[in-house]
Amino acid sequence: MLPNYSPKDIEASTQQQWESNETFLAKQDSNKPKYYCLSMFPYPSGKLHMGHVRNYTIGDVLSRYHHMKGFNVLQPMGWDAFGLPAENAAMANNVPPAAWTYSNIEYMKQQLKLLGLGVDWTREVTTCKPEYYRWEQWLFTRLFQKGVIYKKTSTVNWDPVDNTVLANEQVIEGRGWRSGALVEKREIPMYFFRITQYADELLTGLDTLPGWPEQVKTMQANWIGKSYGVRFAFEYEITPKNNHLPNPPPGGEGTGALPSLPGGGGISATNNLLWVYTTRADTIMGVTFVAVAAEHPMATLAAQGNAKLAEFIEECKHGGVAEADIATMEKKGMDTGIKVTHPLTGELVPVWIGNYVLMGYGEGAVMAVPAHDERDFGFAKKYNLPIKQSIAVKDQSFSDTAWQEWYADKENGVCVNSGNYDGLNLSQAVDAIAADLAAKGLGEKKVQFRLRDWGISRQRYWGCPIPIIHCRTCGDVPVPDDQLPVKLPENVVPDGAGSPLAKMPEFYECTCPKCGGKARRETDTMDTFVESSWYYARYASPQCNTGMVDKASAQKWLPVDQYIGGIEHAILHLLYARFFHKLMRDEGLVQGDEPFKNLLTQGMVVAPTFYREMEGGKKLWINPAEVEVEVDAKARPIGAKLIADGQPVVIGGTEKMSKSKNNGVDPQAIIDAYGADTARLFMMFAAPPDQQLEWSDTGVEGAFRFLRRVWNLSAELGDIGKMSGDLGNLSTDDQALRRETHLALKQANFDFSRFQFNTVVSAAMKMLNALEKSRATANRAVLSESLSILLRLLSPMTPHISQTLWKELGFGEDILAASWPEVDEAALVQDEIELMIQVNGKLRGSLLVAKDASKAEIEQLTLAHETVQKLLAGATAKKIIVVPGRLVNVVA
RNA sequence: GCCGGGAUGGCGGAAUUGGUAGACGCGCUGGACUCAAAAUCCAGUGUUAGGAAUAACGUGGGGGUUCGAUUCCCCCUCCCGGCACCA
Repeated sequence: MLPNYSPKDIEASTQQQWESNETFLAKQDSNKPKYYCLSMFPYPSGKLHMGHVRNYTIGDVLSRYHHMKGFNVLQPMGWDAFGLPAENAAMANNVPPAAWTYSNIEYMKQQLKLLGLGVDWTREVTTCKPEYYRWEQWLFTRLFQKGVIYKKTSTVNWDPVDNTVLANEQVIEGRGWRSGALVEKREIPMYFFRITQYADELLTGLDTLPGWPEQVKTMQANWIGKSYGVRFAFEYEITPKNNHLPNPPPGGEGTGALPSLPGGGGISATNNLLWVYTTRADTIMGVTFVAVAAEHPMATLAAQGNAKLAEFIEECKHGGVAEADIATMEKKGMDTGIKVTHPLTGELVPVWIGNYVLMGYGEGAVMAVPAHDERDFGFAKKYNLPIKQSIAVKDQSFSDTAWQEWYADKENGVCVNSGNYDGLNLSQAVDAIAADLAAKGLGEKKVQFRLRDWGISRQRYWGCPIPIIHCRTCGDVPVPDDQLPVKLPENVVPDGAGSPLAKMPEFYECTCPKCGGKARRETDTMDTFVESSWYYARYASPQCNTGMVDKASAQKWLPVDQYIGGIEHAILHLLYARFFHKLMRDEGLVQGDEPFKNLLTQGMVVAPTFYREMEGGKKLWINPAEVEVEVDAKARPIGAKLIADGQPVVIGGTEKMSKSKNNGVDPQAIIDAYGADTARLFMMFAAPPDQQLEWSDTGVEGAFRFLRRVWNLSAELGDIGKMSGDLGNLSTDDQALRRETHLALKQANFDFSRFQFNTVVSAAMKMLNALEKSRATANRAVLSESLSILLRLLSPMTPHISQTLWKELGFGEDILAASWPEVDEAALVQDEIELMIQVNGKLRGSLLVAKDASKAEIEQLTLAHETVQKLLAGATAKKIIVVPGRLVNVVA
């Protein structure tokens, strides 16, 4: 055995052993129960960052823990290899995205191996390879034929200088990130997945996932946003200039079903109806205007011959499409001059264009009730529109000068100033109003979802080509199976202007599979969320070349038993993957309704930031490694300076590690300096997985010191693994060591079950502390037992050192094959228990009692306690509360 | 703006979910070893007062429920994640 702990030596050789023994190959035929442990696969950005290390360590800890618990474990790894950063890197370095991506993968794979992850690398999946995306294209053609995928127009960010579509993150303060041009909204045709058709199932399915965090389920439920409301119409008269109405927009998405009322959304040329949807139909008598989106046909109509309106509509087109921007921008509007008829009162109501009304949501038009909606209230105040109270709450008085919380109270509000509906509460009023609207043929109750269909067309190069051929005579024709995959050329360097594929005739020129005529291939690629929506299923049979998945393999491994990834994916990725699972199920490819049985969402890795203010207010961010923090006598930070020049720097906040703030710590440097076990151990120790983790270099050193102490103690104890002896008739000290060991083990077992690995590490540290104290005096059999428990407990987190010591000390050949230690309850029993004494809830002392002392005895002893007597000062206690095993509280 | 989450010593965090607040680690202070330093080991370490025993205060802020609240309820502040083309 090596005298000193040398991670470099033991980690490399342990990893070689695992590789030559094929330890982590998932067994296709095994009678052990399966455990499919999946960490979200990385985007190959260049090198591993701390977030990856955290994610994959958590996954590996769980995999190894289950391995030892007797499960047949599958832990795969792959690459989410399509995406925008590759195009940006390509433009910056003049390297094709493919070459950049593949070299990143090669480097990061080697880094992952250094971490000692128990990954089955034979199942590696790379989404930018034709073997993978070919099946995505295949599914696309199936879904297109079924009508689950359809085409419609959608609004995007348009950069008028670069003539290109921008991602939301490429829009900075309303301008294109490269050109600096003011961004505009533009309507372009796109393919959509009809996810709204599955809205109800995606919502109710959440109830079948007890292994998911409540937080994530709540977020998904709110995102899907099922609401029960009323869809109704305002009638209006045709004036001469309305004669050439634009076509009505496609029907509301809603459930994906056809609307049962004529009109289909927007306005109708035949019925002259302006449709809106509301969840607050009880406030319908308070409607004082209607607001429509700038793109609404009625807005277009009103702008004909009205230059000011046309100008306002044009203004509304400025700015990006991100919801956060739209929700926070200044609410603006303009009267169209058009009046529509209130369906119940018959009053004429003005129609306004509002920049905050979105065409893609619901009907693209909303009824406005300033008295009972805060946004409408603000709008009405700004433009002097009338405010009509139609809801009252007992003991509250209404005033239109200022908004009050209760105006929108759904629980206690009853209708007022509402004719027949006066006195009704929300649900009664909605029922009555919906019935009256239905009787007039002007409305009905409707269930609506906030969720919108998933637009997947991207005008980008580095993505999976959409397998459609456009033919003048046959229309949009899916690429036939025998022509799949539609391969993406890999030698292209995009230039940031427009779509590269649209400039490549050799790519888009083709013949129509139906008529054989000249045709044009679709040049848009798919949203990269599509690849990550089904990779978990592909891992079951990654090399299958006869289908998307091999059905038997999928049945064996799915669903994923434990999925681990960042909380930032709580909604989009996890919802899309759940959706895809249902699509694949409906194609007969997989079984079950949900892909991920249990979900663990990890927090971010953060680090302190430091900067210097440069000329012009620009900040120069300085890496924490180059900074020395000065502290006062009580170790409080009072300042910081750059080590290089000794001059002060400003201490910024603690933020997510990023290139832009230059506060990243390279995991490679940690592995090089301390080894993978230390990096893993510190990652697990610093915080529970779901919390954000603050990086600390000194903490890493602490983790290393702990492992070195484990090594040194083991070296001292020699071949203690071969020691077996009687654990009965022990001295008090030996009993105490056993008790501490098993107490810590019990804690650790509980903490493993709730994924709180930081306290598992604490338990291991306590064990080591106890072992070190008694190493010279304790019974060798007891020491052997304690050390064997400690090594097994640590092995999921620090597999290299645990395996090495396990073997060296003679416990066995392979620690992964060892059984998980069990708590000996008999070792925990104590003869005497210390109870805390409280008087009026304040701690005043303690009491040692026999483990089986009766309540009466305890009360008696407590009252006899010196401090209690002093505090009672002769008075009798009103009440004595005894919490068994914990405390006694005397109420004076 | 909307949805979700968080806030505990100088720092990361613990408290098995209403019962000893601060486990474990980092840092710091003192000591041992050393020619010296590093490393290592031992002891101490919430704040304030006190020599000490001890007392008061203390889990972002304000209120409430309870014998007892970091934990439950109401209100507020700040920070973080998501908001549909970053992944």
